[in-house]
Amino acid sequence: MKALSRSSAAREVTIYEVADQAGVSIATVSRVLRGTARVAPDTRQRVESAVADLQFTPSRPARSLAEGQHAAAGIVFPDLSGPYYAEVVLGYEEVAAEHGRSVLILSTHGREAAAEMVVDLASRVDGMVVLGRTVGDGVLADLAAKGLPLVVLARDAVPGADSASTENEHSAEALARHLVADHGYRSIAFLGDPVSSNDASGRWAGVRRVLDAARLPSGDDVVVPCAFDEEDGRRAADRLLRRQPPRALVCANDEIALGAVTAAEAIGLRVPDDLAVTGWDDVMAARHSRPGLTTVRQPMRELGAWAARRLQERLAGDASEPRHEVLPTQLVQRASCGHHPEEDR
Amino acid sequence: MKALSRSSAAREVTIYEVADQAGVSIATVSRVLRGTARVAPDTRQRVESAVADLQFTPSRPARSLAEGQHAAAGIVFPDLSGPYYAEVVLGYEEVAAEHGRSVLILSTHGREAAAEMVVDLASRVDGMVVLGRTVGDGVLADLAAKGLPLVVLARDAVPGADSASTENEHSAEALARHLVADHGYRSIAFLGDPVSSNDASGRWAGVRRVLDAARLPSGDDVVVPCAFDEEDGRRAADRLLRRQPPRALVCANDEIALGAVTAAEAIGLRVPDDLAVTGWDDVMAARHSRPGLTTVRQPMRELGAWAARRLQERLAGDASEPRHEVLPTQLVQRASCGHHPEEDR
DNA sequence: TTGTAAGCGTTATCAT
DNA sequence: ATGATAACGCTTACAA
Repeated sequence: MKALSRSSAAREVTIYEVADQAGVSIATVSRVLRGTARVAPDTRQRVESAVADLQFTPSRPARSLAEGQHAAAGIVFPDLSGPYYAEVVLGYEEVAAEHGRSVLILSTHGREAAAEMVVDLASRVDGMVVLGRTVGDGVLADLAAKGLPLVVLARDAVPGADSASTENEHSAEALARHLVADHGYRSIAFLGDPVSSNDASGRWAGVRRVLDAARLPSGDDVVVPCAFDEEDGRRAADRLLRRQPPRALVCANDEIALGAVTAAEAIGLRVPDDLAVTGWDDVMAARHSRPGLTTVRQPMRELGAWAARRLQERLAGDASEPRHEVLPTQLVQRASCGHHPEEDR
Repeated sequence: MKALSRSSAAREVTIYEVADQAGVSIATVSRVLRGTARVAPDTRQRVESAVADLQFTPSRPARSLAEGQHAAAGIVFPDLSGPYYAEVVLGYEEVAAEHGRSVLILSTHGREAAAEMVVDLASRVDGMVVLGRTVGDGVLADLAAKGLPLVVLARDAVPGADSASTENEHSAEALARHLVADHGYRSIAFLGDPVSSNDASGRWAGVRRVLDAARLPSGDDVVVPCAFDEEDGRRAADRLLRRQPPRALVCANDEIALGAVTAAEAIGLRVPDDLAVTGWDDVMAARHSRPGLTTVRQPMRELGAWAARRLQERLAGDASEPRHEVLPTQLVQRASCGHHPEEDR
């Protein structure tokens, strides 16, 4: 036993040392590790104890190089700050892990280098899922064309890639109809950015259809662009409400809506008596805010899980036509859109 | 140009094909790609256009094998469901990405196989950060001993690893003192599991110290074990409140607290008039719930960022003694712990 | 400035 | 049942 004093970054134990210690060839070591061919019981014994002795762990890069596989998959999203993406990632990770696949995450934030980063990610995984408008379609189309299994979520479909999203237009219609028909509101504004987000644009489209059918104003002046966060929602609502408050405010997500409620109360507007407010997502805060936030619940976790399952099928060899799934959502009525007397019993 | 009809999983372009097309050796291609040595301008030209032509991307496993580096780091956490871990991961990913390091995530959930999964993860990264009690100390100690840079968060320190957590005991004392001294509450219970969570045990320790100093009951019957989620908080609170309601309820986190508020209201107890409730974390819902939840804010994002920076320093060769950081937290007084008349002006 | 060739640590195909 | 050995695709001395 040599005295050793490695400063750091200890050399890894290799399959050769295991083979030496067990008195066999590296091929045999590989065989017992992979269980890929039969090995005599006592040889197996010796190998196994050598492995345990040396605490041998195969080098992943070497294995990947030889196998031509990474045993990993990636997921790309814009940001992890809101509850939304975290839930999707969680759903994804959960089933990916069950498939024995490591998960690499990449949050693009909106960095210039997003495209490069995605390409780099692609070189470390067997397949990947991309959320929202994180990178240009070109990059994704290239990747898909190169044969990388790809599933996109909450964005326009990409040629050669599976895709899934949650239902937007119909639920938005249902929501707007509730506001217009049940509550009788005649002036409705939309907070969100239909230009930069697919989800926002779908939701606005649904609302707009109802407004048009009811011959209510639906021009550009009733949509106030705004990012998907609370602070931006508060600011945008503040501007709008000081100018010309509508009777109801449909927000592209819950965070915007909660920001809007804050803004409304700050200038003395009562919700829902003076101003009705609705959100989207049904995050925890929507349930606990007072008044409870009327919103649309979407199965975010399930969206991630769906992506993971689809990817797994592709990786298992499924070469059928790309699938496009739309997961159902559900309108959740609470008090922020107005009183519902029938529930008072 | 041969007609090609690959069914799927297209063969990757290799450095050899690039070299061929550019009429140089693979060494030269590598050189221009890495910028590792000077290359004649026109050779560089030819190589670069060949790379572009063929859309060459180096094989990551091959590169890692040759370099002995992964250019990746991992982060392990119990779960991504609450807002807590998502924030930490986000803070981590953000700075890791700046360092050009890919991020692998692993959520252990509480799976049996956690230890194996962590070991597997270790074989794909240059360093990793581990949150909470996700795996046994033994596994982590082994990893650290093998020379893998390791930083642990929100858990007991591990020999050879950096560690950080957010301050618990002092803020818990401050919180309890506010309840006892300022509001005058004499019976206080704790909802959370000091046995299975470091954070919970630190918080309870702080509270207990204050109770003892005030000669108030602090035995096992005032701590109600409960997981870190809303539903479990609701159930635990329901049991407790039906039996013998204390005057104040200190909860190990906001989700438990919000569950407790629900339970209290369900059996006709008003918060804070009949029962004061406090949380921990200051999640979005804490701000929007009515009454606003008194809680302790901790810098979760910063915790992740700290870990990423520390890891980067280690990977850059820093071999100094392990560092142990405690990030400060902040008491946030809202209405759920009782009225604060001085703020009514 | 560029090429040759020896690793890097596996897997898997042949032989034996 | 086991052992040699050729890939796998890159990086990097060492030569030229």
